[in-house]
Amino acid sequence: MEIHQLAYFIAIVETGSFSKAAERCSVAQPSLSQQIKKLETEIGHLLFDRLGRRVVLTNAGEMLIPKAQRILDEVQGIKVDIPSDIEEGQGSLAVGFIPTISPFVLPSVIRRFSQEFPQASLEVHEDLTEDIVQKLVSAELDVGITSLPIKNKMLQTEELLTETLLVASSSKYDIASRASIQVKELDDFPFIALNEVHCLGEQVQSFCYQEEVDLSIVCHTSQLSTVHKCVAMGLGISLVPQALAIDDPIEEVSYRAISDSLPQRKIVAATHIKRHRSYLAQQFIEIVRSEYPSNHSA
Amino acid sequence: MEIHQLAYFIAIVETGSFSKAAERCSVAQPSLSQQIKKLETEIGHLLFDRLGRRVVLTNAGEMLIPKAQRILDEVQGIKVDIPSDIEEGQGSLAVGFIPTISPFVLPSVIRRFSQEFPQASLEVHEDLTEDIVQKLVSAELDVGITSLPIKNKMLQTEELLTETLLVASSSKYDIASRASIQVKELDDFPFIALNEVHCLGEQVQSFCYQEEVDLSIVCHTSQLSTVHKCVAMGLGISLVPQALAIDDPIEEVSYRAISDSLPQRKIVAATHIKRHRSYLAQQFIEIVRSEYPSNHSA
DNA sequence: TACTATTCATAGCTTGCGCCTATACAATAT
DNA sequence: ATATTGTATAGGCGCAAGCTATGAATAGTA
Repeated sequence: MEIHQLAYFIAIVETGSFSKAAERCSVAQPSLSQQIKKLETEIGHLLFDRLGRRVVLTNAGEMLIPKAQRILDEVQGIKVDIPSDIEEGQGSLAVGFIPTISPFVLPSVIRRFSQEFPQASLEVHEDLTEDIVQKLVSAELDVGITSLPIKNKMLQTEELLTETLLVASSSKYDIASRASIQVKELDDFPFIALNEVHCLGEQVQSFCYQEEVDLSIVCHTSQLSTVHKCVAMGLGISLVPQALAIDDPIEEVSYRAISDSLPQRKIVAATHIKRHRSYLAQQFIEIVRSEYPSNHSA
Repeated sequence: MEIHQLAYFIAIVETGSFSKAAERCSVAQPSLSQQIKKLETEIGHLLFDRLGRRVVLTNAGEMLIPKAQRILDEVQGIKVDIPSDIEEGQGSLAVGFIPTISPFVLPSVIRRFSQEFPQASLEVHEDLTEDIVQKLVSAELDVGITSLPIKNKMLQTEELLTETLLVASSSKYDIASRASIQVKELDDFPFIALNEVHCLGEQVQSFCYQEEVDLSIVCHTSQLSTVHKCVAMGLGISLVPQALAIDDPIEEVSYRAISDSLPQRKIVAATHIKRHRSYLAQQFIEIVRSEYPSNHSA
């Protein structure tokens, strides 16, 4: 059974004749006759009684009408609905954030996304970079919001922004009140380090290695918020994302830029290199970009 | 868009791969790839992201699944449902009876037909032979129950039974008590004639013409029941179908056969020569045959 | 009643599309 | 690195749908 056969059939029913139906369908009348014959053979019943110059529906033909009409409508529906549904933002999207980003952007991003695309179903994962990469590769996630570097060659990244890391310290240390901070001064103070399972932890470490600074680490934590609290309690200083200072500042803590060398991390949207970036994914990325504190409040 | 394309699509979704789907659909994998590509072009969106050795659904593909599945189910339904519905006696049937038959058979025929085919929709017309013929030709009616002759060459007839016409008379006339009645005796009595718009009226007239009997008609009526009542009141005698005597006898009236020449009418089911005789039509005809009083009670 | 016009079916030919095989290319597992 | 698995591309083939021409039969008309 073929769709055009059903279309021919309905055309005959509506026009009342093979010839008129053929004209409407832009085919020759014999072609249409042949196709109806095939349809009849497949169904096992005559659809029309041929009275010579006239045709009338058989019972089988009568029963076919609603079924055929329905199928044709649905086929038409596919061609119309899917493109329009996609423009309306229907569909699903699975995204991942790393823990040193999500606190600043997740709430506002989810809120805006849900408002703009109420029809979409959003699934958010918080994971370490490594896991996000893996899930992007396996297509469990559509978009990952992480920071560079990402070395997996199956993934592509779109840069969202470059975020500066600031020196966070309490007033207990005089570094908080200096006019400008030099890189070399970092090792003069006890340092609160983020565990290296976080890319931010790695980034800080590699920055210091590059700048030949030998930190005196007094504490390793596994959450950025813990780092923050430790700094506030005066246990030491640390390097934290600017977004933390903007989004969630603590009164007792000062956030100062290093004057002679800027530690930075690049925030990116990572996607699978072979996968089509859906409309929802694109829009999501733009929302993250605009809602990111360092951009958003600027 | 073609049905096999949707089938290929669903097969890929269910098997998770083009190759496996191709095997299930009994086509080569490249053929299937081509058809999916065409489908994607027509819909205007990619349905799968090709990750090399793996494929994953896009949002558009996700949306297509239920729609495609539904269409495939419905197509399958057509091939299954229509034949089975017809076997179950679904469908419609329009039948016509002439007024000199309908009183004896219509009630019981309708009852039995409705019992046997509760799903069918039956439409019954009572009309003169001429109108029934016209409606059979124009396909407004599927079956006509009439009596011969029918000369229209677009119609074919199936003989149901041959019905004898009996002499009906009241006891007022001695014909009622004779051992046997001769044709020639008919003109000895006043005769109640049925109007010639009825074929029965014509048949009686032509019978008498053939037998060279010159009736002394005292009354023309347009209904057989009126003829019957007139006979009962002793206004005259008449020739009536055997079915009337069986189905609806009046006590004061005697019904006697003519001994030397049997007036008869053939009851037939007439149908359009070019139209397929539906299952319902066939069954209907058999019901009429078996429910006709002259057969039924025999 | 014969003639004409209309309509569907059939026959024979043409063409395009779906299918096939072979092969290239890419990703994952070993 | 190599083998294996899986999809895309290229080129050729055959069937099925399409077309034109014609036949058959009905319905309207002179």
